[in-house]
Amino acid sequence: MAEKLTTRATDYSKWYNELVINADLAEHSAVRGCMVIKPYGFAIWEKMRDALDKMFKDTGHQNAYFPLFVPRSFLEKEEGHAEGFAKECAVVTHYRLKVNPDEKGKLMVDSESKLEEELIVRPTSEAIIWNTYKGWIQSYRDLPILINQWANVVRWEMRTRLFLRTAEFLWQEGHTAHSTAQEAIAETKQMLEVYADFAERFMAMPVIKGSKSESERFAGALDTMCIEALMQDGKALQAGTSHFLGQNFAKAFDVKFTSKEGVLDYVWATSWGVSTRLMGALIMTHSDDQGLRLPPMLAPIHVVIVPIYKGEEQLAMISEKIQPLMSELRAKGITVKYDNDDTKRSGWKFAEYELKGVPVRVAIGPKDMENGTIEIARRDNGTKQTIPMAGAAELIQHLLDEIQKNLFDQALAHRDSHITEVNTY
RNA sequence: CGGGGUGUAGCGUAGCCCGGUAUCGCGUCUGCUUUGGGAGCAGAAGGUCGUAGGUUCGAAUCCUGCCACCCCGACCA
Repeated sequence: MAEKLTTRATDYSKWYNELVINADLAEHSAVRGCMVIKPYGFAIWEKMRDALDKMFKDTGHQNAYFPLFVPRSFLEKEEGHAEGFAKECAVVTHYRLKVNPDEKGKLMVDSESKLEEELIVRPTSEAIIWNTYKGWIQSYRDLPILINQWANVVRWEMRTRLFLRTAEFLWQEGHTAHSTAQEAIAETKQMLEVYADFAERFMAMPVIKGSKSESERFAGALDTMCIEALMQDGKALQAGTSHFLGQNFAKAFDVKFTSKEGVLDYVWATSWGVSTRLMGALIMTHSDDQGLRLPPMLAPIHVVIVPIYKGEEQLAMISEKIQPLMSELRAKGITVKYDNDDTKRSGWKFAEYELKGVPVRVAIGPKDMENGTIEIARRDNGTKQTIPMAGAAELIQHLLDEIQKNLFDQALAHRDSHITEVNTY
């Protein structure tokens, strides 16, 4: 635990891997290419998810859930889509196991249970969703349909990295249906704006919005728009995509509607998504050689309070003295952790919470008890100051806002100083 | 999926070339002393050497298959 991280300058990839593991965000599982997201990492993802979910609902979307399995024939229907995903699909061919008669205690696939048609574990849900929409849409009065789903998907990647590319990942996928191309295009752009807004306001991560070239476009889309952010190693990372699907899926699944004018036409579609890759983007945008630096808007713990004491009696006094401040902070919606774990020393805790990116640390010891003060340390710039306990809650609240802004400003300055114009690609 | 590398206690490692069941550090446990930046001393526990075969009197060590992870490349959110 006491070891230092590999520095970014030494080996950026190694630094990233060690950081994800040491900060307790995730670990490799026993299953190839699949990770375990640990409680601290999942808490950050939950904050992202909750913020995005609210933004989707504020723009008129509803959540729903579609099956994990997609019949092969559905996936085949949109040609470009089928070809694009074919080589990274997990396929279910049987529905039953049986005890191996030749080897006691072992299981084997029951060859009697072969499926008539293979089921594909969804790499994305356009196929199953558009097959469903066919039954929901007859008239322009049924449109638009604005649906989002939070789900896991599987893309059988050969080379994986925690959060950035795993065989199974968590994401959200929006799937909307519209009566006009203009409306669908407007939806595509709107959701790209939502992603950009989320990245900048919550993740403190400046992004560039753009359109993908034909070769990088989503399989089955007419236009793929994306947000990309610049990581500290100078590489851009795609952080979210929003697709204008035209009438490709409506035609493939025969989804037509009667317009106000009585004309029968195919429905216009969009889809858009962000995944747990955002975790990777968050880590690589802000963190330093000491560990994570989390923007307060997404930090599971805003403020950690570390008591410095000798003996149980002194700890009890500090614990009592700190209560009003904790209550005040919590009343302001600030998440506070009071770490009175007696088995760890204060110095160890300081290093640990820096590794985990907690934005503000408060330390209180005997000297503070005498003076009515506390020590406040900022994770973003490492500065420390001793301030009176009275009024500390307001100061911390402002400090959190300042840290959020500072992280964004630093990331923006880094990005802007690394932009180069290119005309060939 | 192509090329390269690694797998030994919870973690990081020595030993492997030249076969004789295993080294060190961190962590863990117990006790005492400590506590304003990853504590000190003393003692203790913990290992089917990734996995399955093969060679051998004997395999962490040699051979083969498989699995996992890391790095580089192609592909992708």
